[in-house]
Amino acid sequence: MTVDLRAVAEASGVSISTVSRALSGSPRVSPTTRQRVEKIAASLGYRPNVVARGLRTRQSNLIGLVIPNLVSFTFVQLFSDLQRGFREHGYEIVLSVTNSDPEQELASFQTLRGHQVDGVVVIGSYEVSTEYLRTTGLPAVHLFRPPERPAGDCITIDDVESTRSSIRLLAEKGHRRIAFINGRDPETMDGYRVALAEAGIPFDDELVHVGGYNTDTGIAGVDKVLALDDPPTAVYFGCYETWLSGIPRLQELGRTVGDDVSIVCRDDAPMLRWWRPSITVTDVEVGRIAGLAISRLLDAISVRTAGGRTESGRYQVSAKLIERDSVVELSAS
Amino acid sequence: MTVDLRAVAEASGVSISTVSRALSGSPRVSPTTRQRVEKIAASLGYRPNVVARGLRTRQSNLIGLVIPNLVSFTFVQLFSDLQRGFREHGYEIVLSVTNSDPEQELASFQTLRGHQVDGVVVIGSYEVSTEYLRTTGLPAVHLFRPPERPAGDCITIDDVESTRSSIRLLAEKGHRRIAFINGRDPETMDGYRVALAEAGIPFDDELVHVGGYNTDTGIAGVDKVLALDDPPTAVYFGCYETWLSGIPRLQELGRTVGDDVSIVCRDDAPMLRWWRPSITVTDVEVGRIAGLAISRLLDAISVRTAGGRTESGRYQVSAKLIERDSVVELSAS
DNA sequence: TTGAAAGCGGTACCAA
DNA sequence: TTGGTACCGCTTTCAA
Repeated sequence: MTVDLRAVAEASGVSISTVSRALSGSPRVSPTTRQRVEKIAASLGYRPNVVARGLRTRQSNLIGLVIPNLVSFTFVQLFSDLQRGFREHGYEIVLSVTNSDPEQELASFQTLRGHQVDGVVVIGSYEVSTEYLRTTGLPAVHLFRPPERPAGDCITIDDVESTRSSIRLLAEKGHRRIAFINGRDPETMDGYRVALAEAGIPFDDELVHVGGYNTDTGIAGVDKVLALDDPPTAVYFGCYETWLSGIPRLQELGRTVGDDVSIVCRDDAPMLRWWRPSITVTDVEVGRIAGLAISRLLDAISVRTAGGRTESGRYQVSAKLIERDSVVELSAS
Repeated sequence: MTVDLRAVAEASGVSISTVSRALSGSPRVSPTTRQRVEKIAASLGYRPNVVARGLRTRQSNLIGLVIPNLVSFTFVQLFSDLQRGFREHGYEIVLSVTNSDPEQELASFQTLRGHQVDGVVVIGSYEVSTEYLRTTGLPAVHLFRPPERPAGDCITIDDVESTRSSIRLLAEKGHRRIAFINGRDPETMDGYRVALAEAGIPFDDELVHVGGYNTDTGIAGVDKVLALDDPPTAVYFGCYETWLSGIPRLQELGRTVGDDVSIVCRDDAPMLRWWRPSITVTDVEVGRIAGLAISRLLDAISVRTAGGRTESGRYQVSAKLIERDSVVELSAS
């Protein structure tokens, strides 16, 4: 039924070893033999059993991707880019979604390791599970949110700068009452403060709403700032969850995006591109992150194969501002 | 470094075979030995090497999931449900996205088979690649769009009925000019026709726009029907791609969803739930599909393990109407 | 109830 | 350049 090395060997009249060498591009095979073997292997439809090979070579050509969810469009893009990139190097991805649950994350690592994945790309990473990665020595790369004691290289976003550029844009368009709605993240908050300071706008606690990374935060934030006597003319949403609920909430409360209130969001999605007015966002260049993640992980894997152990480095990628139509110039009143 | 059976055996003072039996719940081990071995294995942090086991037992405990994209929210949910379900049975998912490209699909199957996946769940399936599945005998289940000559059980949606119920809802609310925008799919079209007939509404070709499964179709469709002398009071969008672009287009052309034009969409997404007014949809019960897919595939796998071969059956799942706020009663004029 | 040994499909060393 | 053979970690007869 299944065509293995032995079948090819018999059909070509050489030994299994020779077939193995011929097919894996070893120089220790005569060109003639190689050609013949390759031909026969192809005609028989031979496909190497990656599992058997892996048992011997101690590598599975499998990479684990461990992420909190697949709802955020950035993660979807990331998966797509990582899959394409890793395939070029002969790796397939085993995807594991953790729902931001530490236990599920740890379980993912254990299962993945049981399947002998050669390395993992992780977004999230709680302390327990990171500890597991460290002790097992499984090559790893952390994306977006680095744990305190990382198990491998960390690739992060320049959150300060991405927020700062968004707020600066709003300030340049004449906005001075700029609301800030986000999950709890000090760096993003810093970016907001810095940009305000640069624009000479006083910080006003009333315009800020910080909660969890969920839709409730978006609703509560919008409700809070719109109830103000001196409501904002612009709103900055720091993450997917907040804008997903926050923008509709603005509408529901009778505000028209653009005309009544300018908006900048972080984390792009197809919807934001399509909506009218289309929404201005800052978004991460997922392709760059993916590329970096791939090269760092492959590096870590080869270092480990060689028996080495590296210090974990840090790489920061900046987000770029994509100007669309949700920010309008505020006429001097 | 890595704890294998031998390590556990040495630590427990029994043979490898005994440890294997003890740990895999074989009855041919004394309770005493079993307990001791289990304890030692746990203390050593033993984790079976799934790869080695797979080589021996000819099963990888890996399932391939082959889908066109991860953009459609239905697919994301599906992955999530399948992952949860398969894990309960000890399987992990290797995800492969094809971008609706026949070549990528075929390549996915080949790669997946190289990794010895025990079976595949497929959405899409072109003829060439399905042929590959059939000839290799890889257990498979087709979801949503069955190929002409399937390689395994097919689980489909009752497209006629889902569309029919949507149109019926609109008709009941007094709409008689109901536009239909969708990709090319005869069954959905049938549902539209049937529902119109049932409501005594004449079919009007001008209200229909059928194109590819892409955002262009949404735009073109909306443009076409709004340009009519007697424009529709309601629009039915048959798929994600059309509503994603179509709803914003309606807005752009000055129509307010609900007030000016009622809407029903197929394929739910978080956005539709959040938007104001929230959008009425028909959506598939992904959980049921996933459950069915899992049981059918597991069945096919065990049949194949037993050396058998089954006829491929068909299962149809109905979509349900989720009424929200985008459909308004049309006052008799 | 236990252990020895064969073998799953490859790779890689060693000898020829 | 080729073939023989041990071995990767585990399961599974077969004997004891």
